[in-house]
Amino acid sequence: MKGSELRDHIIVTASDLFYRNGYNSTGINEIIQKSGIAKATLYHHFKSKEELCLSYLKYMNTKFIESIKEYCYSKPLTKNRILSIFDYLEEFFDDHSFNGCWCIKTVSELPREDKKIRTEIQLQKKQFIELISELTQINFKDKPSKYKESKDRQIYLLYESAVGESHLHQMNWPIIEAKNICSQII
Amino acid sequence: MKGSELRDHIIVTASDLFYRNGYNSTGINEIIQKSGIAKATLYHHFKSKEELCLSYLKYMNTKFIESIKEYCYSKPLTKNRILSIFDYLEEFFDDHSFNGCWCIKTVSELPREDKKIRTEIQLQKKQFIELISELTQINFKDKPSKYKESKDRQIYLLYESAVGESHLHQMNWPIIEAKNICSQII
DNA sequence: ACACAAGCAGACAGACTTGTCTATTTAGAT
DNA sequence: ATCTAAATAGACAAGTCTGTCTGCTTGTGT
Repeated sequence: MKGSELRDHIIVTASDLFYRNGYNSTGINEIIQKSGIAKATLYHHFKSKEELCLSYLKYMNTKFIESIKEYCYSKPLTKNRILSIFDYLEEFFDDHSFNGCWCIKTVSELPREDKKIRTEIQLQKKQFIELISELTQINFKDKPSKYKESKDRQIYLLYESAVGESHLHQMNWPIIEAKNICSQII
Repeated sequence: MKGSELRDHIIVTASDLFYRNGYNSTGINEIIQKSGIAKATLYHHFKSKEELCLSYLKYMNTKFIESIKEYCYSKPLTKNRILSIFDYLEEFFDDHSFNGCWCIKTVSELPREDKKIRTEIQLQKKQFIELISELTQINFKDKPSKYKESKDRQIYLLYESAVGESHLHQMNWPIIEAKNICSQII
């Protein structure tokens, strides 16, 4: 395996463990064992566990944004296209790997002072709101841009609660209800 | 201090630390130091840290339910009374002690196997939905009970996202937008 | 062919963690 | 006044964790 491939391999392995079992509960030793690499190799590629955490968050976000974009853009360009984000979520929920929002999970585990992680997460959320904004490009056309901005944020809130609450209750009604609300406000 | 008073004192101190700094980041030694008690005393009242965690969650929930009930029931019994839950949240958000949802935070830190904690948290959320249901008793009166149940859940989702996202972004727009949606759907 | 970078295994330091235990003192009830 | 239950301080066990370091092996580019 080439250097950069190995680095990616470590990120994928670590991400799986972090997302499944939590950041603090996943030790460096577990990561190197599952990756099949030496400890020195890990610290050759990442200067600390925190740096690996940042890579984990970025990896999850990239994968998510690409995949939800592909899903939603395949739907017809109507005012209802935005609703497909909830259909996407339902598929993700049914997937065995679903374990809630990695951002919320990670932020909950880290001390408030950790600015690097918090900044990355806020960035990811902004990026997601941006995606929603693209998906609603034909909604709210005759309204002022302030209005659209507000609506996009509302849809964002609905999606976020659908993720968190479906995970918490281990049921899909939050996704269905959030979609219901969304269809009412668009 | 009497036995039960001391027990409560420990819970209050531990709750403050758990909520502020996180469950895993708060050590037993820190709790006993801040409480001004001996370690053996703590383990006399709680058989493990997990039991203390359960007491923490129950304490937070009791305080919350009592306080939001008092706030909302003081508002006039109109269809808009339910909106006061967001006003309550705004006041809580402005408070320096606000640190998001203790349930979500705690669940994020614990392994998925921990059924005791998860059960308690799901119970608390059901209790909160019940409170919402009481506050909307005059809304949706002429609709089937299934409809009201659905609406109550939707309002619950809005509140939850308002808590989580205002905390994440360190801004109050999620509370305002959630309230906006709520006033649209009631 | 040789050098250098990157991989390997794993010991180790040092600092944490929860929970137990001993030994002593305090305080309230009979 | 005496007895019991509950408080105290803090050492300790047994384990966790991250990150460093040594010594050795492998593979690639020139």
